[in-house]
Amino acid sequence: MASPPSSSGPSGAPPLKPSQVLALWHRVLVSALNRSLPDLTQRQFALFLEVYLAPPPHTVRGLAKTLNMSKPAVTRAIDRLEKLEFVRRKTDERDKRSILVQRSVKGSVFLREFADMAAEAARELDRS
Amino acid sequence: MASPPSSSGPSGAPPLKPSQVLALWHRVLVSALNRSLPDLTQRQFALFLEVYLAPPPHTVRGLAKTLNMSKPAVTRAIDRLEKLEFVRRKTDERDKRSILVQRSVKGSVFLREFADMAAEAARELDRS
DNA sequence: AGAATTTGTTACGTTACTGAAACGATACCA
DNA sequence: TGGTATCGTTTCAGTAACGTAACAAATTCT
Repeated sequence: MASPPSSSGPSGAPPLKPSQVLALWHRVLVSALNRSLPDLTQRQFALFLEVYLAPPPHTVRGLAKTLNMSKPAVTRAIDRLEKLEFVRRKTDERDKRSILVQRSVKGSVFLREFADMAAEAARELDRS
Repeated sequence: MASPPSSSGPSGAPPLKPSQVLALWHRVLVSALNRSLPDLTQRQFALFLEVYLAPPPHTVRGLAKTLNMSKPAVTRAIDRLEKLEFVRRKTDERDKRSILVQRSVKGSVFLREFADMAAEAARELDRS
């Protein structure tokens, strides 16, 4: 039998070619700039996504290690995201030295917004 | 006839679901941080991709409009990319007020590097 | 109990990005 | 040929990011 477009894994999505990922990245970045979303730095955005897409708990130290950032950098990124109300700080009751970075309503809205925009960009890409 | 995994456009890639694009974005950002590539700002990277993926010519004014940036911001982004030797400035001989932002060897290498990394992230994503 | 470790934050100095406005240089127009 | 428009850059002042080092607070070890 003829093989489908490409071997497709459990996600149902076939591997994207490098050039396709590039085009997608390009479209999303430009689209984000034009919508003038709150412009987060790469690190801030990576941290944001880590909090929302990776399983909790998320501590400063853990985030610093995962994202290869210094602890102060993580603290300040959280400061910024907290000002935007995209995440919340909660002290860990079982070890009051640690804080748990948690999701928030506003952050979820922003995430959805970005996801839809990115998916739309991917769709346009598919059409071209 | 039965449809393939999803309707697939000319690119051969089916539309990605929002959650898939998010996961991809997440992986690529984290991966980029850990490889400590030259960390460009979102705007710098968007400009870089615009130069490499959109058809020339690329002028400061044109980039500013497309990317919704101020002209000084574009100038400085080009400064940074030029220092990295990722792009070159060339004055337009037909209108010496304009400069043409052009691709370079080092930039192409960096682009390829990023593309491969992103594609690899997409592949891992597919496997999970 | 006291010492040592670990947590996140703050202080410090440096670097880099930002937009508005002013600028020289080139092109166009009357 | 002078006036005007447009190009990219620079200047300016303000803001934000960075890493190192020092820090208080909480926990653990002895």
